[in-house]
Amino acid sequence: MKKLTLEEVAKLAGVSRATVSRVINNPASVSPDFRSRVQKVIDETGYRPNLAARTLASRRSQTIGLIIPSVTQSVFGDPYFAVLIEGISRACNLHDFTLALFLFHSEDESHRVYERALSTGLLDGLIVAADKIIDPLIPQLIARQILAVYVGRPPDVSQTSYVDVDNISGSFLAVSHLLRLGYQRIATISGPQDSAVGIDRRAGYVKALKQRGREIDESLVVEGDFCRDGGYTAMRQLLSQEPDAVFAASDTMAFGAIQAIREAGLKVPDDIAIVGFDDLPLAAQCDPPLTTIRQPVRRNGMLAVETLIEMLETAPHPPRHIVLPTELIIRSSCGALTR
Amino acid sequence: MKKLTLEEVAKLAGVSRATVSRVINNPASVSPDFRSRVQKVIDETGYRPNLAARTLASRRSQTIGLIIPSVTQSVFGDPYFAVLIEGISRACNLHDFTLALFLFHSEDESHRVYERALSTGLLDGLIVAADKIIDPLIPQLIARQILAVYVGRPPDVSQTSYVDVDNISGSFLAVSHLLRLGYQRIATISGPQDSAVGIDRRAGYVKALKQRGREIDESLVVEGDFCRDGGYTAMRQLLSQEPDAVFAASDTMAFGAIQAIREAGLKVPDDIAIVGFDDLPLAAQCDPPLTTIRQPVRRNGMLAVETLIEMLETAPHPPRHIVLPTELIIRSSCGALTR
DNA sequence: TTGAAAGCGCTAACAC
DNA sequence: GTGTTAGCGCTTTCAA
Repeated sequence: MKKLTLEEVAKLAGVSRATVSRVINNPASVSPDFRSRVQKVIDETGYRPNLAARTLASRRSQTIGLIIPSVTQSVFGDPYFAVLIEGISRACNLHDFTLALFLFHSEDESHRVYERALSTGLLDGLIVAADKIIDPLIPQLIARQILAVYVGRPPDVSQTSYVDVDNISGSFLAVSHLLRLGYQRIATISGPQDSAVGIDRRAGYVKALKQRGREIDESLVVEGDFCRDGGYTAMRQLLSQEPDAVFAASDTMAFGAIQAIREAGLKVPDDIAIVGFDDLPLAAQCDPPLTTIRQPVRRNGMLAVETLIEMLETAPHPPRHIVLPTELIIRSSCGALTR
Repeated sequence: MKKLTLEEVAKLAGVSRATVSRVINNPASVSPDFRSRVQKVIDETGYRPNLAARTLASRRSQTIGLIIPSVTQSVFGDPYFAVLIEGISRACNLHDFTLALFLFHSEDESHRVYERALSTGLLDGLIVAADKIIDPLIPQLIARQILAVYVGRPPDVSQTSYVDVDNISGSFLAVSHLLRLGYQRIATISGPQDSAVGIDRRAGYVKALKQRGREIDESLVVEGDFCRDGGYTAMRQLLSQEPDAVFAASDTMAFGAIQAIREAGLKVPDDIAIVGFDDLPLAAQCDPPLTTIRQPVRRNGMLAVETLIEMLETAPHPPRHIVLPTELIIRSSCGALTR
C-alpha cells in the first residue's frame, strides 16, 4: 500500500490534478458532480496530501512554533508553563494548526534550537514565552522577518507583539489586600529581577506600600526564581525578619514558602499570612487554600495563538499589544476568613 | 531583504547548486577551496535552507510528533507528563530533531488532531504516550505505515515498539516494603483500570500481598485517575476502612491522599503510611518527603526518541521493546525512618 | 468550472 | 570533486 499522490487520485477520478486540489482546499469552487466523484476516490483510498509539498507550494505550513527559553529547570518547575502550553495547544487545535515545541535546557542548546526554530519554511510564526529583559532572540526575529507573538512583555515593546497581564496592578491588588487586613510587616518573595514579570510584580508591591505611606524595608524583599525551591529558600531567609504576611510572586513559590513556615513550627495564616500569584489549579486544592491573584494563563496562551494567526492573515501587521486584567481570589491563606 | 535560495547562493559563490547543497549536508565531500568559498557566502548572507523544500526532496523532515491523547485534564494534572516532555524535548535537541506536540483536550478534538498528526510528509515518526488498553490509533499507524514508539506498554505488543518501566515489579517493591515494616491493613489507590500502567501497578500490589499469604480486601482497593484530586477523593473513601498504610499508584495521587489524611486530623506516617510511584521532583521536597518508586521518566522519554531515530535509520525494523527497572526510594512518608 | 503548465527550493542520481 | 538534470507532490496562475 504505497502512498498516493494527488496525481494518482486525479487519474482515478478522471479529473485533473488541479481539480483534486480544489476539492481539498476550496470545495465550493468545484461543481457538485466533480466534487463528489473526487471525494469518493479520496474516501476510498484514504488519500492524504503531503504536507511538505503543500507547504512548499503554498508557503504556508499551518505550523507555529513555541519557544520557551529557560536555562534553569524552571520550565517545568513551575506548572504555569504546563497551563500555558495547554492553552496554546488548545488554540492550535481549534484553528487546525500544528504546534512545534522548542524548549532548551541549557545555554549551550540554545544556538542549535534557535537555528531550527528560525530556519525558514516549516514555521508560519512563533510564540515566545521568554521573559528576560534582555533577549537575544528579538533582533534575529526582526532581521529574518519572522512573525512572532510574545507571552509577557518583551524588551522592545515598539517592534514586538505580545499578550500579557497587568502584573503591577495584580500585585498591587494582592499587597493592598494584606494592608487592608492590617498586616504590619509585609514581605515579598519576588521573581528574578532580570525578567519583566519579576520586576513588575515587585513594583506593584512597592506601589501598594507607598500608597499607604509605608517605607520599603529592604530586608523584607527577597528574590526567588518562581519555583518551589526558590520560594522555600527565600522564606527561610525571611523568617528571621519576622514578617506577619508574605506576598509571593508566584503560587509555586508560595507553596515552597508555606512549607518553610510549617517546618519552622508556624502556621498559615495565623502566624504568617500568604498571598500568591497565578491561581494555578493547585492553589484551590492545597492546604490551606491559597489566596492569590488570578491571571488568565490558559486564555493568554490561546490569545497569543489567535493573535499570531490574525497577523499571518493580514500582513502588514503593526505590533499588537494585549494586556488582560487580573483578579484577587480570596481563600484562607491570607487570614481574611479568620480574622 | 528577501529570502535567499540555494540557487542564488550558488550564483554568488560561483558554483553549482549541488555544491552548495553538499556544503550544507556533507561538507567533507567538497574541496576545502570551494567549501570555504560557499561557506563565506552563507555566513555573509545569513542564508538558511528552506525546510519544506528539503523535506519534500529528501523525504526526511527531521521532525517527530508527540501524541498525548488525554480526554481528561490529566495531561498536566500530573507533572509526570511535564517531565516526560522535557526528556523527549531534550533528546530531540541532542539529535537536531524538531518536536511537534499533539495534545488533545477532548474526545471531539481527537479526530482533527489525529488527522494532522497522521498526515504524511511533515513527520518522520511518532511518539505516543497513550496508555489506554484500547487504542484506536494503532491500526491507523500500521495502515499508514507510520513509524511509532509508545511510551508505556501498548495494547498490541507484537506490532508496536515501546519503552516502559517494569510497573509490576515497582509496585511489588513498594508494597513489599510496607509489609516488611509490619503494616497490616495496606490499601492501594490504583490508576484507571483501562490503562496498562493502572492495571500493572495494581497487579504488583496484589502480587506482594499474595506472596505473603495475605488475602486481598477489596474495600482497600480504590481506583484513582493518577491526579491529585483522584488521590484525595480515593483517600477520603479509604479513611472509613482505617488502613494503616496506602500505596498510591502515582506521587501526585499520594499528595492528594496526604492532604485528605491531614484534613481528617491524622498524621503521615504515624497514623497512616504512604508510598507513591514516580519519584517526581516534588516527592523529595514535600512534607513529609515521600517514599516512592523511582522510575526514569525523563530517561524513558529520551530513549523513546532515540529508539525512534534508530528505527528511522535502519528500516526495516522489527518492533523494539525496552523495559527499564524501578527503584525503591525510602524517605519519611512510609515510617521506615521512625519505626 | 476545469485543465495545462509553471513553479515552490531543495536533494540525489548520474555524468563528467 | 563538481555540475547537470530530474524530480519530490503540491498550489496557482492563466487559458479555455
